[in-house]
Amino acid sequence: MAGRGTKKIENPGKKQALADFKVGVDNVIFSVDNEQNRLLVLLVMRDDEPFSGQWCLPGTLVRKGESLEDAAYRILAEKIKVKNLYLEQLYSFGGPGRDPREAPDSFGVRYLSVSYFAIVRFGEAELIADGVSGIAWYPIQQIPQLAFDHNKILEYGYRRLRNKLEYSPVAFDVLPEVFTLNDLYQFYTTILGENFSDYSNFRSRLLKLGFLSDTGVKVSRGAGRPASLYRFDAEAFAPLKDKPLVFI
Amino acid sequence: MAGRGTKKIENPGKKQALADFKVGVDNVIFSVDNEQNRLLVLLVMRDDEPFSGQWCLPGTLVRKGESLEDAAYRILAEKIKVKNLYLEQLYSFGGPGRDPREAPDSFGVRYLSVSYFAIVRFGEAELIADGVSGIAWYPIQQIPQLAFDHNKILEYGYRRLRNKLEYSPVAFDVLPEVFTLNDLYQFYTTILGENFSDYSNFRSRLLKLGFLSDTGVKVSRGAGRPASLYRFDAEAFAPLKDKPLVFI
DNA sequence: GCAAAAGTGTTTGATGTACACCCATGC
DNA sequence: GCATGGGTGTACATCAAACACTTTTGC
Repeated sequence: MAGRGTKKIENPGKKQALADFKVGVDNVIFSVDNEQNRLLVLLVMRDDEPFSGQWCLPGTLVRKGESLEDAAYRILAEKIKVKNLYLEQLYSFGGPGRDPREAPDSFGVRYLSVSYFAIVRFGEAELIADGVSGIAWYPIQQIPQLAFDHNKILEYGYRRLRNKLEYSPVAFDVLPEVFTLNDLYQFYTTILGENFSDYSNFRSRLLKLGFLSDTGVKVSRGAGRPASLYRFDAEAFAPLKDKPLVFI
Repeated sequence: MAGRGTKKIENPGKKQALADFKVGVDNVIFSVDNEQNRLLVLLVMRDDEPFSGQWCLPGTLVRKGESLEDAAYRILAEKIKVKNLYLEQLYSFGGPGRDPREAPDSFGVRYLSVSYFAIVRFGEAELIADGVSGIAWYPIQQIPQLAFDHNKILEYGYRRLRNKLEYSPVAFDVLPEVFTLNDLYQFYTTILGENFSDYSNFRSRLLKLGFLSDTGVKVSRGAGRPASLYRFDAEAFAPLKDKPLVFI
């Protein structure tokens, strides 16, 4: 347990020396490419040491007077233009030695990472290339080796995403205003994998919940019968907010 | 957004000044008094400023070389003697201004709290009174006004506890080695409230899952038919580990 | 015997699963 | 017409809710 007992007592009679921290915020930003049915994660290329030239999650260090969530939004705003998104805190990773900058010659400052999980609407998400560092959407199956412990953070975020999808209406924060039931189904399928549920059962379950309203507008995509466009009805959903929903 | 733009640039041409943090760990420690069927939370009395003389969650500041989780275990070990427990990270609260010590005369250091959620076996949990500060189990319905934002943290932990109970076998980390099905039922009832489920249905659901093994030993408590003592069978549970269980 | 607690079973309605099938469109 | 995707309906198994009933103990 962290070398207790063997450590020099720095404040004799009082507590042991406290660690000094910088706090970073790292975002796991997901998006669903509904053309190609791929789940994407936003990565940026580091251009400072350590890990210069390696991909990592977009992150930043928290500034004076800035809340954790503000910092999370700030990174997002620096990297992509987006109107609709869902964001929540994920987990805090703070063991000693997780950042090489913690070397003794940097005054023993520790780096703690508070990670956030976000999902953004793909269609309107516009990457901001600052001309210096790389930035790209990576399909979840093709994530390279990332800097720091970011693979672990990403793994954690991916698990949260899949859980979230099952009992919460995040999908509607991130789908277009209107969508066909098949769009919705594809969305779930690309995240949860094939055969998470039969389409027709998915359909009737969702419709029975009563917060999808048929706009009456039909849309045709190539061959086949045109599909109805639906809209998420926030008011009809409100009473279900705290109930244990199942979208499966 | 945290006064951006109006703030003095302290490193002209580079980023704005970073915040310096001390990181605290605060534990929401639950236990279930199976005699009186009460859900308890461990509180300690602060004897330093700020908030001296007020109750708060047991917490500590993270020391050099110590991981977050180590710090969480350290507080636990300082406050109670306990062998069986469940512990997991809860959430990080880190907005500016959540700690009065952040006053400008203390060099602008921020205090971030990483909260942990724990549940311990009541029978063997022995409070350690250090003779200085108060320490006590408080029934969840009688929580007083706490220091800092600890009421919020506790509220968050309480919600997590109730959710956790529904799909995860935490109960068995915290019940005695052997227990009657009624003990188990009481445990759920004191946390989730009366009528979360009919006893006989609860019974058959749990038994059908197949990881409770009847020891054959009977125990009689006053009048009535003696009850069988059961044991949690970790091996039989293993294959169900990642399945979405429902203990309700 | 009787009260009290443990444990079993049964009935009923709701829900999930796996399909089969009909409908509207492009070509 | 027919392939294609959209949409509806049905049969079956499973499961939850409510409650009646039997068993085994203390007194």
